[in-house]
Amino acid sequence: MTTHEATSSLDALTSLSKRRGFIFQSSEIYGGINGFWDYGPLGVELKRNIKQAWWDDMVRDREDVVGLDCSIIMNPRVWEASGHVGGFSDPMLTCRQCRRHFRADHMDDLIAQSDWISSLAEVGDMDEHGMLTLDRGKLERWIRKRGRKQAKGMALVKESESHLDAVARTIGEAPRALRDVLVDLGMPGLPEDSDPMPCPFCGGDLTAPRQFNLMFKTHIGAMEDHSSEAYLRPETAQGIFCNYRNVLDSYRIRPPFGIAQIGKSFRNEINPRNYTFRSREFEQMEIEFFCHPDEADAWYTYWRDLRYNWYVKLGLHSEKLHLRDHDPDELAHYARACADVEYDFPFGTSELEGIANRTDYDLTKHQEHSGKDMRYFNDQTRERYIPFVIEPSGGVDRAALAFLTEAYTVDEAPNDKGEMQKRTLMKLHPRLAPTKAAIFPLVKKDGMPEAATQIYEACKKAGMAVFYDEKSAIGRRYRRQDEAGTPYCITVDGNTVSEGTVTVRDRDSLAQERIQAAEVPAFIAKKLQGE
RNA sequence: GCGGGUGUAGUUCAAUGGUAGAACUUCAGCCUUCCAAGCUGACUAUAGGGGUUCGAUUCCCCUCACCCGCUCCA
Repeated sequence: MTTHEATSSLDALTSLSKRRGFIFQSSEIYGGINGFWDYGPLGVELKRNIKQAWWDDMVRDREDVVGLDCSIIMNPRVWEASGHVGGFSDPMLTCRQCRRHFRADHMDDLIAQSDWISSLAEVGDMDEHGMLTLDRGKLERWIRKRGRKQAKGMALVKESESHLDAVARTIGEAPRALRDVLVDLGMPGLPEDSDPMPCPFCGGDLTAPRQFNLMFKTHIGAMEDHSSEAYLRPETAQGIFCNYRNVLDSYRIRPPFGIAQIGKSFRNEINPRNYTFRSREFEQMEIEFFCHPDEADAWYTYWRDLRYNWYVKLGLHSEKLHLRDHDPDELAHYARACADVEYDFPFGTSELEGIANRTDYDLTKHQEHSGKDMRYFNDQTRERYIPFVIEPSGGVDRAALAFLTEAYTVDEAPNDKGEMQKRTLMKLHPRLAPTKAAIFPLVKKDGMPEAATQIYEACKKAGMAVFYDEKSAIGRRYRRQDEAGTPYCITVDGNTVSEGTVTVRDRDSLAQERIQAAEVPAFIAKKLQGE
C-alpha cells in the first residue's frame, strides 16, 4: 500500500466518522485538544456494542471469569508497587531491546550491579585505578563465553562480525575507564536520540534520558501539596490485582479464574497520533486470569487463541489481522510470554490487544509493598502459592477503529435509472452495528407510515436499536443507513397493507426478501445471533 | 519530543491584498410505489492571536489542531 492510498483511506474514514457522527475531535469548537476524542451518536453505540460483546463473551457466558469496576484514582502506593511512580517521574532511559526503563540518576548503580558488565570487566584487566584494558581477543572470547547469554540485546553480540571491527578500533589497547569502554561497545550505528551507554540488563541500545510523566497527576482535596498528589490510572490492571483478595474472599471462586474490567485509563503520551489509535484518554478491556504456575503456559495459549478468534468472529476476518508472538528478546521484564493481536491499519500494522503471561510478578510486588499475603491456599492439595497471571488486555478504542477500518467499503450500486454509482457502506458485524435495522414506509401515504411505525415500536419493545425514517426518497434512505452500517432495512410497501409482508434489504448484498411484518423482531434477533 | 506538510460551510474542493463560490450533506415544502431522482426555498466557512498594510482569508510571526517520517504503546 502506498502512503498516498494509506492517507486517503484514513482521511476518508475520518470524514465519514465526522459526517455521520461516529467520532469527533474533543473540544472541537475551541480548536480541539491533542490526544482526546469524542464518540458521536453512532460511535457511542458501536463502542457500547464492542464492550457488550466482550463482556457477554468473556464474563457472562463463562463460569470462570467475574467482573469488577475499580476507581480511576487509587492510593498512590499502588503505582509505587507497579513501578509506575518513582520510576516514571524522573528522567528515564528506555531499552529498545528489552523495554526496561532506567532512571538516569541510577545508571551508575545499575552498571555496578550488571552481570554482563562485571563479567566483561573480569575478562579484561582492571588496574588499581579502575582502568580497564580490553583488546579484541578478550572481547571475542567474552562474546562467545558470556555475552551471548548475558547481553543478548547487544548489537555487538547479535552481529558481532560487523560491529567488532569498528568497536575494536575504538577501544584500542590503552587502559580506559569502564564507562568509556561501555560507551564504545554500544557504538556504532545508534539511532539519534540514544544514550551511548548500553542497557545494563541486556546490552541493548537505550533511548536518551526522557522525562516520563506518563501518568496524569492530580490533587486530592483542596490543598495542593506533595501529600495530596494522586494519579489517574495508566492501566486498569492494577485495580484488579489490588482486589484479587477481595474477589477471592467474597465470591465463591478459586483458581483458575479471571477478573475482568472495562474502563478508562490515562496516559500522558508524548506524541498522540493516528486518529484515535493512540490517545491520552482511552478505554481498556482487560482480564487478569489467575492460575497455578504449572498451568500458566497452557492458559496463556488458550487465552491468546481465544482472544484472536474473538476479533475474527466479530468481523476482522481479512488477511489484515495477525497474531504475533513476541520474541523472547522483546519481552517486557515481567512477562514470560506475550503475543499481540495486530491489525493492518492505514497507518501501519499496530496492536489491538496484548496477551501476556505476567507470571507472579504483579501479585508478588503488591505483596511486598502492601505487606498483605497474596498467596492462594488450595485446601485440596494443601498447597500455598502466588498464582501466575495471564493478561489479555485490549483497547476498546483501538478495536473500534479496527472495526471501522475493516467495515469501510466503497462499492457500486445502481441508481433509479440503472446507472452504476459509487456507494459507501460500513460493513459492520450485526452485533456491532449501532443500528440493527431501519424501518421505512416506501412512501409517506396509504397507511404505510402507520404500518411502519407499528413494526418500529414492536422492535423497540423487543429491545433492539432500530431507526425509523420516512423522509425523502427510499434510495437515499437506504444509502444513509449504508454509511451508518445498519445491516437491515425493513420497508413497508403496498403489499404490507394487503398481505402483511415487508421487504428486508440486506446492506452488503442489496438483496431483498419478503417476510411477514409480525416476524420482523424475531427475524432481526436471529440475524444478530449470526444465523 | 525532533523533522516535513496542511488548515476556507457538516463533508469534498474552488477563488482572492479590496464583494469568499460550487457540489454533496442537512433542514422545510411539493412530488414520489424500492436504491443518493426532480422542483422550490433555507442555514452554514477563511483554526485562534498578534504584526505589516489605507485594507489581510491571502504576506510575516506565535499558538493550536490534523497528516507524514522517526519515536512510543492498550
